[in-house]
Amino acid sequence: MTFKKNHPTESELEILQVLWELGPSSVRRVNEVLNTKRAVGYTTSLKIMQIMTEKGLVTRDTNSRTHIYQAAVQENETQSSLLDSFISKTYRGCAKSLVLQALGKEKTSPEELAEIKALIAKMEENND
Amino acid sequence: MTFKKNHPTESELEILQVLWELGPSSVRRVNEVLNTKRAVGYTTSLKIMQIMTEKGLVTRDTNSRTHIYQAAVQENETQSSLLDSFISKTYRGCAKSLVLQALGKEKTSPEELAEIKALIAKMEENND
DNA sequence: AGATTAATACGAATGTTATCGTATTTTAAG
DNA sequence: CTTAAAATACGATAACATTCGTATTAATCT
Repeated sequence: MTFKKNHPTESELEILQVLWELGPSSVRRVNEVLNTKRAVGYTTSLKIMQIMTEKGLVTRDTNSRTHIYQAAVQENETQSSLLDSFISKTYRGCAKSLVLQALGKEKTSPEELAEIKALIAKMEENND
Repeated sequence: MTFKKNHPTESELEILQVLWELGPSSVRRVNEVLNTKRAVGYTTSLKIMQIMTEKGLVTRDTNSRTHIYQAAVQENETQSSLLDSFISKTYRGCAKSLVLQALGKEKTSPEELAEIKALIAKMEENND
C-alpha cells in the first residue's frame, strides 16, 4: 500500500529487467546483457544505474571496487504501478477495455485461457 | 497492417481523447475541456495541436478563421498500438501477465466478467 | 476606416531522457 | 613504487516534450 510514484523510465526499466533476471550484478554484466539486444555504451549504462541509485530504484554495494547493483523495487509492483498509470492515461481508467483488447489481440494458448478463466471463476466466487 | 510507429505523447493523447469524444473541434473548445482537469494555456494546446497536424495525428479545416481539428487516428488503433508497445516494454511481450494483473487489480463487475468470459469462449471456439 | 476582439504563427525557455567522452580513482601486476 | 588496466564520477550534448509570451493576422463593431 505504499504510494510509489517512482516510475522508471524506459531505459531504467530495461536495466531493472536485467537485474530482476540475473540478481545482483555489476554494471559490466548488465551492460553486456543489454548489448545482446542493442548497442549501448558502458558509461551510458553506468550513468543510468547511478541515477537509479539516487532515485532509489536500485541499491548498490560499494565495498569492492566493482559496485554490485540490485533492484530495490519488485517486478510485480513496478508492473502494477506502470499498469495503473497506463490504464488511466490510455483507457481512461477502464481496465475492462484493456483486458478485452489484450485478449483479442493475439492467439492466447488454451493453457493461458484456462488460467485466466480460473482467475475469473475465483473472482466470481468472491463477488457472491 | 499499417506500420504506425506514430505514438502520441501524453499531451497529444489527452487532446486526441477530447477530439474522439467531441468530434471535430476548435482549439478553444479542446482547451476548455482540458482545463476542466488541469490548467493549460491556450497557446500550449494550440501548439501541440499544430505539431499533431504535422505528425498526421489530426487534420484540420482551415477554411474558416477558426480552424477545426479532427482526429486522424482511431481510438481503438491508437490504444492497440500503445498497448503492444506497453506489453513489450513492461511485460516482455507476455500479454497474459498483463491480463492477469489487470483482472486481479480491482473489482470488476459481474457484467464485465461475463463479457470477458464470452470473449474467451469465442476464442476457444476458434482454437479448435 | 479605425479600434477592438479573437484567432493563429512563431520562437524561446525549461525540463527530462539518453548518450557518450574524458577525467579520476582504485586495484593489481611487474 | 610505478605503471597498466578497469572501474567510477562527472560534465557536455542532443533530442524531445511541454509550456507560454509575443507578434501577426483576420474579423467585427461603431
